[in-house]
Amino acid sequence: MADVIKSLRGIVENALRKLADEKGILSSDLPEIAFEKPKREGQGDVSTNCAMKLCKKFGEKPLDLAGLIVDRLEKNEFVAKVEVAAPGFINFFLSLKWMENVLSEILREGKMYGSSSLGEGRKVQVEFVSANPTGPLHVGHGRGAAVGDIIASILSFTGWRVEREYYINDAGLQMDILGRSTQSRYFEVLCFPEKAPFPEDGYKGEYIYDIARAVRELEGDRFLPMPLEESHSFFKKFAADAILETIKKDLADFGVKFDVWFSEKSLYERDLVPSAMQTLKEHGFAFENEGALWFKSTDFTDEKDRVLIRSNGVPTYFASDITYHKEKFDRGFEKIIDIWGADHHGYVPRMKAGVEALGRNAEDLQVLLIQFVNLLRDGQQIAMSTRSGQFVTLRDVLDEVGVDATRFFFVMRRSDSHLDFDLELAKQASNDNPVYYAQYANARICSVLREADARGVPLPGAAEVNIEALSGDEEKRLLARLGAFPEEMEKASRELAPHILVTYVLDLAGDFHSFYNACRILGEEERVMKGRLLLVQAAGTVLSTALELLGVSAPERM
RNA sequence: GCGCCUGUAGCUCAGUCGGACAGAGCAACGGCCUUCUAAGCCGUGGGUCGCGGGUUCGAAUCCUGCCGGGCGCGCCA
Repeated sequence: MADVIKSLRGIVENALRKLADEKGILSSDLPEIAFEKPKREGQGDVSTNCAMKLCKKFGEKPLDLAGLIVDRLEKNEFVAKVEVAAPGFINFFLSLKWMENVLSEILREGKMYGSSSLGEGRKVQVEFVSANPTGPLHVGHGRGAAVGDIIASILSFTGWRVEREYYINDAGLQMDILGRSTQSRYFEVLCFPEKAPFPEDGYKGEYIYDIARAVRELEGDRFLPMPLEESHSFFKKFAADAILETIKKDLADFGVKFDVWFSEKSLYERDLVPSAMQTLKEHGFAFENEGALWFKSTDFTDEKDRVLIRSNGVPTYFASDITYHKEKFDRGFEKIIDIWGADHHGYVPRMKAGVEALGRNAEDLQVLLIQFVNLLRDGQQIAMSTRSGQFVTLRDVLDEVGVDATRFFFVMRRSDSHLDFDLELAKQASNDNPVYYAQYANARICSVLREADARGVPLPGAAEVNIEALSGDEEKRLLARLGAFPEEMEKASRELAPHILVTYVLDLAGDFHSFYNACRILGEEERVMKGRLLLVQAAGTVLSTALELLGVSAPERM
């Protein structure tokens, strides 16, 4: 489709130039012609509104100008028919030749069909989940995991060199609290709760008891006589390691694999914070005041300057983050994508300011905010509260619903809008469930091909494409949908919007189901059967590619 | 108070760098299985695009003022 638009743009521009010459209008400052896909049937496959946009310049009514343009269009092998429609659209109907090209391209390229070089091989990092190792991942993290993983896949498919990274917040106060919480539960398990009172803001979840019992298993009661301060660092590390292991396991089972697990602590071990702060000072964005180091965020959009290094010498989280992002850019990423929970949105301008202060463009960092997941069961909201330790974990959802439906549901909606996730609906193996709708299309495709094989019908090759045999409405619609795959992928890539891919998959599955019901394949006259078998193969190729990008399985039987 | 996200059919949502009579799924109703998987298909009904102004040949889309929902505004992370 991209090629078609390019060639359409060429002939429309030529027509406009010709017309401009005739009218003595300067043709050099003509804007780029926009093409779009009409929403309705009967309005062609591609249309342009340029006649309406340019009517003033040419001193014509939109409809008349459209007519004048059409009169001057050169012939093009991809265009079967051109129509002018009120109030001034020019509609192009694509030719069978174009459809034939789509079909043979898919059969030729296979799994690579739809991929592109949009990213031009540039290095991009997607950092996501990055939950503190202070507790198991909950549903919200799950949505971030699915979105991040799928965005990374889409970017990679569209020509970026992608790395997936998890930032482990293993430094700072929260880890101390985790250590003390675990310590306290350990003493409680050994029946001396009074010796290590539970911290006021401690982690109350049941999993802390599990970790405490694990310590007892491995280390016995050797910490009982030790002063709390002495054993604290052991508990801190033990708990963090244990939790990180479960996080890794949860993500692996969710089909998410990170290239790099980056420890915040390592920033300090490598002593990177001072040099990052030095860079800020050199660029004139950091200054000392009242014993603290401040970031001059008022030079950007912030209403207030922010502290980087506290007067007690301890860096803030912001200083860590600036250092971390500097380290990312130092690793050679041209673009960095951070995926955060929407509750961090207030932090975005500050982080971008930090990136600019480091000497990069604000656009080099793109922050994607993920809105909350509203977990339901049969339409009833499930109460979640992190504070009380009562929350639904990603593990719970995976165990109940399975990987496919969970991933699919998490990216079904735009990331920046709230998501209703109904556990019962996601579990249902019924027509209410969009996951199965898509997978079922794939199972049907496989079934046809299996049956063809069983009947001894040889699968035709790409060279046997005969588009004349595929002239039904359902066949054409399916072909047009397959042809749209590359541009949809580019759109999803540019907008970092996995839901565009989901929508595409559902549309494709729908077009296939319609085709399947309208058109018999096996047993038809050979010419038709061959054509349809090729179409089925092509649909299978694109559908399974798309499902693979989503990380959703494409079962051969259901 | 300031800021970000959001408000579209009974429900869940697409569509939002302006374009054609506002689209889908679910729910409701009516059809389609002796033939490749009915977890499917075909059809019918259903809308003041939160409300009011403005810009435009044209507004769900842009501007502005209200109203509702969510979230954020620390020398916390």
